[in-house]
Amino acid sequence: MIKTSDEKYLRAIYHISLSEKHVKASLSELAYYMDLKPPTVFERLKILGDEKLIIYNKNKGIRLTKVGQKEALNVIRKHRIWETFLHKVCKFSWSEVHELAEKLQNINSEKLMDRIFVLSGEPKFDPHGDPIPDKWGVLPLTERRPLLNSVEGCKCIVLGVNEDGPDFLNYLTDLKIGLNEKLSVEKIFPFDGSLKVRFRQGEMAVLSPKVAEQIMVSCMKANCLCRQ
Amino acid sequence: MIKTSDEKYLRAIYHISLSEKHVKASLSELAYYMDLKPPTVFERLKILGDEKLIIYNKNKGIRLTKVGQKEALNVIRKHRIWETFLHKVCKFSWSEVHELAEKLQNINSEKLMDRIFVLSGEPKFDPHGDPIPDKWGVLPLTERRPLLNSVEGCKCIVLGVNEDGPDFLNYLTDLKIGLNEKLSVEKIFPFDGSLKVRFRQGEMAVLSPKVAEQIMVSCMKANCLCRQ
DNA sequence: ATTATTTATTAGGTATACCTAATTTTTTGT
DNA sequence: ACAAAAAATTAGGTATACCTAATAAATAAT
Ligand SMILES: [Mn+2]
Ligand SMILES: [Mn+2]
Ligand SMILES: [Mn+2]
Ligand SMILES: [Mn+2]
Repeated sequence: MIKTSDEKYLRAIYHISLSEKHVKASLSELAYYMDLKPPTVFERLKILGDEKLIIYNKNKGIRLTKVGQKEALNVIRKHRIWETFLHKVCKFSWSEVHELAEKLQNINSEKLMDRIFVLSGEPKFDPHGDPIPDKWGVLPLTERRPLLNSVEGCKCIVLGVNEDGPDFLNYLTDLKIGLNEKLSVEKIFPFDGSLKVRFRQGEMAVLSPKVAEQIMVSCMKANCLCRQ
Repeated sequence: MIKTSDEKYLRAIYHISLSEKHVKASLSELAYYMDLKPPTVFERLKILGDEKLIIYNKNKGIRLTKVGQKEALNVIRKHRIWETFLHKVCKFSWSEVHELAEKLQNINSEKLMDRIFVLSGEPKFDPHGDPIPDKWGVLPLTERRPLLNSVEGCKCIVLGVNEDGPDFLNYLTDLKIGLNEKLSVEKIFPFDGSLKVRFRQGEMAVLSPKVAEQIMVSCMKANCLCRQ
């Protein structure tokens, strides 16, 4: 059976590999992401390699094997189902669920996950809009882009956020922006790319590019000029 | 903050101290109960002592301090709430919940426990009939005795079991005996003290003393002659 | 009261999961 | 091409949580 600690590494490697363009995760990136020191990660990678969960080629970075990827997707599944359960059933705010889910995700009981999944309404997406893999590791498809890529006049819907940190999420909550909110991009300020959006009945907010980059949306009109 | 590992020790010490007559728990008993070797437990007891959670006097056994007892009752509370949640909300059988609850009990979030408690119907007793301490460590009262202490003719109700092992619980389930079942003691066989009970509409079972000792009941008639 | 048995303690060892400091290797910038 | 910077690796250390084997102390049995 796979160890708790393995699961953390695999999830982290999966996230890094996926983020941005690159499929390679470097040791130092991984250490930074996991808040560990490089030597700690280094020695663990050797073990994960022996367990055939990753392939670690010097200078070529870290890659998940088939098995490793399957395990990674399984932890991600557990994590996101727990987040959804905590939010939908236990009424936690979307900014609180990540931390608790990190603890819950390491429990291994398929039967328990099945029940929690059903109690949560068989969700396809978690409270941050992230897709929940099915038991076979298949992710539901979504097409989404950062709000930052919008053109003026675009009307779009918030499908997710790329950041689980409570600071970011509480900030959005404060602005009254949540999942499935419909935004209309009123103005883009050339100076720094900040964007003014309108939503609900006349609510307004000016979002910095740093914020707009983390909000994932989908255009509501076909043939919208926004960069995907 | 209290460590996961501390919680296991405290719960175990609490259980041993309480079981049977004695208030002392000996090192070897504790080691046996926790399925660890005496030297392992010995070195840990020194730490628990330093943390002022227990008082360990050589040859006089292990006693919980006020703080230690409070912590013990808190783990027990978490354990039993999770068991109830798993049984009532997630529809696990009473024989499955203990193992999973052992893993869930170490998560520390009062808010989560509050929500799970409410979802489970604010229970006073867990699926094995064990009392759930409130937040202040106060246990609901119940008066109960082993079924084994019955006299012939006694009518009683099952309020709990003293054993969480799946073998025992599945055996009872098989016999169709569960919590709140009303039993009528038809006969006690002098040879070994086995007892024949009748319940539901004419269901019958002969229970060995070993089994009857683990089933906790309360007489339904006042002035019953059963030994408390 | 001795001996035998049980229980507690000490000594020393392993594995995991971390760390810092030092060194080597690779990559990058000029 | 070469120095500087960044990344990877090695060396050596700590703390926790376990273990076995050996010894000491306490308790029970004759
Ligand atoms: Mn998360
Ligand atoms: Mn999420
Ligand atoms: Mn239990
Ligand atoms: Mn129980």
